[in-house]
This record gives sequence, structure tokens and C-alpha cells, in this order.
Amino acid sequence: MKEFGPLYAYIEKLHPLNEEVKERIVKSFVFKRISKNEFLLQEGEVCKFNYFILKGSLRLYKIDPKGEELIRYFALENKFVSNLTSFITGLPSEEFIQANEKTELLYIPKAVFLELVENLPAINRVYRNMLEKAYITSQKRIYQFQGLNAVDRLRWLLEEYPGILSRIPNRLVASYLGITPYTLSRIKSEL
Amino acid sequence: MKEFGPLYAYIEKLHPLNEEVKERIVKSFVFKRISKNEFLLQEGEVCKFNYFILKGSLRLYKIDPKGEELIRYFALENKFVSNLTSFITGLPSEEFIQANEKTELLYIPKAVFLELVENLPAINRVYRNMLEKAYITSQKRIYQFQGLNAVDRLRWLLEEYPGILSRIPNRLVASYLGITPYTLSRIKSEL
DNA sequence: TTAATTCATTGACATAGAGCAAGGTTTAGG
DNA sequence: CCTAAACCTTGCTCTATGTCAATGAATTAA
Repeated sequence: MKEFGPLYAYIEKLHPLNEEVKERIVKSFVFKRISKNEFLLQEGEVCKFNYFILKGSLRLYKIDPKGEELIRYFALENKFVSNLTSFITGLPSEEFIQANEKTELLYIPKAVFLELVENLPAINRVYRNMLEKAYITSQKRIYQFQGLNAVDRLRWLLEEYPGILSRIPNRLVASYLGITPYTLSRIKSEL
Repeated sequence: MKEFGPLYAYIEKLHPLNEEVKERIVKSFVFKRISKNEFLLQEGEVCKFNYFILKGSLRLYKIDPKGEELIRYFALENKFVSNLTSFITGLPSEEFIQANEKTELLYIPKAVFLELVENLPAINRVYRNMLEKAYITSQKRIYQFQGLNAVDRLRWLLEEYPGILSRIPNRLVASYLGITPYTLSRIKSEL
């Protein structure tokens, strides 16, 4: 079960783990390997899983009325990710979750996860931390849109996700920044 | 303790309350009346309270490098509000919380609140719901900025907060929408 | 490896929204 | 109730970013 190392490490930063709890975790999560562009969730489906990324990356996005991809979030290694809104409410997702590259992950069904949240303090802490982190990230992003122009958003991105431009197609990065690929291409030269 | 009616109602939508729990709530929250423009939190302070609004409204904002107010959120009646980021992390707030009008609220110190979160399932549920709601709201707002132009943002606002334009100065509404008051004034005529 | 596709760059032009200035209106507090 | 201050509106101009088109580079699949 060497796949579980990164997950244990993640959880242990929040709450101590004993062998019994580790066993329940191993029984509850499933390993999965997906290829580039494969979907974990499509618009209209209810998000029934919580994912932990071991290798690779995902993007979460919505298709707007013009058919454009609006990317809300890039999820990289050692992050929990799901469409929390759909996961929480049980309503159909408005978002897609798709792999940017070949990706390895662990996933846990919602019902199993919520049962662990209720019964294992470590996982209660994980869920709380997910919500807190997701919230803080969203809030930063709001101010980024509200207060920064294209160049400053790019600067912010490069601090937050160093090396992302060489890892993820610029077209997707532009969507994440809320600008066109043309503008991204131009502002990259202005540093 | 008639002030507590709205708070009980709020909590009871999430989790049943008995008299014993109500008593602990009454002992833990403090009633406060504040005047227009009074601050509940200033930049640099750590947010040590959680507020429940009984009457009136607050705004949460940040001052950008040009000295402009960037409003992230309007909190109206029957909402819990605090600077969750600072509340969670214990780090100094980058935001101000200020009253838009004469406002009545109940507040609870962070330490007391967290103790109730740990020990009263009803309040654990309240905190979880706060985080979930705050997250969902933020996420909507990201897509609003990423995908909508000024007119569509205004339309969205009028659905989400009907009557807000007659209640809160347009200057503040414009900041919330991420546009200038000039533009807001102009687009109001385009419906 | 090559052909087909997708992606990035760049120039010319278009446009939403910003910034400034001036005037009229509303609000607040003494 | 009256005055000062804050707020809203509107015309004019400016600018950042979008749009379109053309070309070249990189990636992908066969």
C-alpha cells in the first residue's frame, strides 16, 4: 500500500494517525490511474467522490454560454479535490473535473467519507481543513479578479504555482486568469 | 432574551435545540448595537469574534494599493459573519468589517465558539454550514467575475440581493461588482 | 517519422469600461 | 431646519484587453 504514504503524511499534519485508523483509510480509498483529458466529473452529474491527487493534475471548470471553458481551479499533487458544491449539496454539478495530464489518485465515495468524518476525528479534521482551505483559496481569487490587472494576475500566478506555464497549456492558464490566450501571450513578454 | 429568536431559528434549521443548549448559547453570545460606519474589525487585527446579524448590514473589504475599497461581501440580516480567514488561521486580517447602517448583532468570542463547535453538535453543524455556505458563495462570485460583464453582474446582483440599490450606496455596490460608480450609474439605465 | 492537429505568437483593429470634470441631488449632523 | 459634505449622473476622452486573421511552433497519433 505504498500509494498511501502521501495521504498519511497529509493527514498527519492535521491529526495523529494510529494503525487502526490507517487500516480504515486503506479500506475506504481506492487507487485510480487516469489518462490525459479523462473526466472525473461531468456537468450535470452529482459529485459522489472525494479525490486525493498522488501524481499529475486536474482542472475544474464550467462551460459558459459561449462554449468557453472557465477554469476555476488547478489541483496539483497532494491536494484533496472534488466539486465541493455538488458534494455538499447533492445537486448536479455545474462543473467538469478533467485531467490535464496522466494522473494517479485515491478516491473515496461520499457516503464512506462522510461516515469517516462523523466517526474518525482525523477525517473530521481533514474535511474541516478542506473547507477552510477551499474557502481561503477562493477568497484570494476573488480579490485577484477584483483588484488586479492582467499582468499582476500573471505575477500572482507565477508565485502561487511556479513552473505552471511549462506544465499546463497556456490556453488553460489564460482561462484560469480570466484573460484570452492572446493577452497572456502578450503579457508574458512584459514579465 | 428575545434577541435570540432569530439565532435559534437559524440553528434549528440545521440541528434541533433543547433548552440546555439554548442556555449555553445565551451565555456565550453578547448583544451589541453599532452605528453606521462603525468598525467591527480593522486591517491588521486578528478576528477574534463571530457575529450574527439581527438587523442592519455589514461590508467586508480590503483597501488596495491605490487606496480603493474592494468590497468582497455584503452581510445582511440572519447571517453569521466574520473574517473567516483570520478567524481560522489566527493571522492578522487583511480586511475591514464595517457597518453600512445602524446594525444590531450578537457576537461570540472565537475561543468560546470553538469550544461549542467541539462540544455541541448543533454548533459543530453551524460552523460546518458557515464554511460550506461561505465556500459556495465565493465560488459563485469567482465565476461571476470570470464570466460576466458589468451588465450581467448587475443583473445577477439584483436577483441575489433584491432592493440592495436602494439600501446601500451605489458607490459601495459598484465596488462589490468590481466596476466604477460611473459605470454602475450608466448600466443601471440599460436595465 | 511524418502528417495532422492543436497551440502560441503577433499585427491591426474594435470595444467595454476607466478616468476626469462639471452639475445637480441627496444625506447627515449640528 | 439648514448647510456642508457626500453622492449620483452624464459627456468626453483614453486605455487595457478582446477579437480576428495569418503564420509558425509544438504536440500527438498513426
